[in-house]
Amino acid sequence: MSRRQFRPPPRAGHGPPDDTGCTILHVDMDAFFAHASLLARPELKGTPVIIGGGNRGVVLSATYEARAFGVTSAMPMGRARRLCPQATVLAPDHELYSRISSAVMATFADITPFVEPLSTDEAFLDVAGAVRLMGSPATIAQQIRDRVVDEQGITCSVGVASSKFVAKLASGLAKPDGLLVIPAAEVVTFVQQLPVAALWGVGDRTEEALARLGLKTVADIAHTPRETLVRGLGEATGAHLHDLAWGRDPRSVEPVRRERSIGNERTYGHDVDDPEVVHRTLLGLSDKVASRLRAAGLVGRTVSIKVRFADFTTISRSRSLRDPTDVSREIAAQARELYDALGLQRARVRLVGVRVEQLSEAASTPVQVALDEPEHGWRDADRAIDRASARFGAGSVRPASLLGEREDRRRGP
DNA sequence: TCTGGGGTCCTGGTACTG
DNA sequence: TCTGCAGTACCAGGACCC
Repeated sequence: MSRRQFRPPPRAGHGPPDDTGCTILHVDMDAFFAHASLLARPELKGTPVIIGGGNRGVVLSATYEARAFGVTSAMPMGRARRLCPQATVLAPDHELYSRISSAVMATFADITPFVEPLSTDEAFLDVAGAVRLMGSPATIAQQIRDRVVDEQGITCSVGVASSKFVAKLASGLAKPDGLLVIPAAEVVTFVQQLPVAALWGVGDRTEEALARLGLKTVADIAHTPRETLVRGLGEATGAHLHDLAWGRDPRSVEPVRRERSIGNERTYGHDVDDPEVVHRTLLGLSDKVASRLRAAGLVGRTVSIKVRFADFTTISRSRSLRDPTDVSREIAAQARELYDALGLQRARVRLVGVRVEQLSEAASTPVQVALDEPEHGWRDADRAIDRASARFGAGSVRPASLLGEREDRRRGP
């Protein structure tokens, strides 16, 4: 679900494009969250629908009928409502999205074991091993499109190319409900006629930096000395963009990706200036993060917090522990200490977040019991809570100080 | 116009260590 | 014991992605 869309440049050749060697597919579901929600509300098909909500929320997804009015994902809900007042606004149903996503990924896995999910609604596939059995990459891409729409009732677009970067560009250009092959021989011509913002890794800031260098198209980047780009954008970004501008992207499809951090954050309905409310939020967020760590069989060594103030400035603080942990109480204590160390005097806080980084497998990480921890300590208590939550529902057992939380939320700060 | 929530990666500064 | 240096780790912030 890319936020940036570019119109497809006209192809130079005639007849079906040559897909020889184009074994990388990028599959992207069309307006996934919106179309998935319509499965439960078929009467809204063909009408403008916006998925999102909350008085400070943004648009998660919108049907193409709503997009025709200028509504885009990540747009503030207030603005979206003004642009398209007749749209039906639906709250997101993440459980439904996750169920459909799993089914779609299973369809992909039927075709090739080399599937790299990128998010809920898109994935890279390497179909090199499936070509002899199932036909050319373009044929396989069409089969995938047919199967997804038959089995899930949702359309998708597929980009077919010789690299991940070009396949992703192609799927974006094929939208909605399309298929686009970029032959290997046409990659350089194809990418160089695009604007710089089409490149993966170029957001608003980098686009501005490139504009300051007088670079507007990918061709401009390609014909700029690498050293100039590195000087202007930094080592990694400069070199990366120069490679992409010549269609060079050696990354392979990686079916297994290890998580590097797990975190949760919360934006308040109204800004909060009571440290006790923030403390309770940090406790709740730490609890969630710790339980996600335990569910994934991971422990983390660095705890970081994020605080966003009313004026939208954002700061983060982190601290590395002596030993990795998945214990709610330890994470919460660190989060609280980091927050208190800021020494805020009733500052107006918009958002707080807790994240644990430097993750490792719990099974292969020796657990150091704290000196003040009894033999059956907080670790055991956490596991008992996990079991209760699995049986009675998430949040059925919570720290006592969070028992008033729901009431707080209803009342506001 | 007024900005969510989940992440990854990069950069630059500083502290630590041998 | 002190100093300078290089490599590494840590920390904070920012940009970007979906």
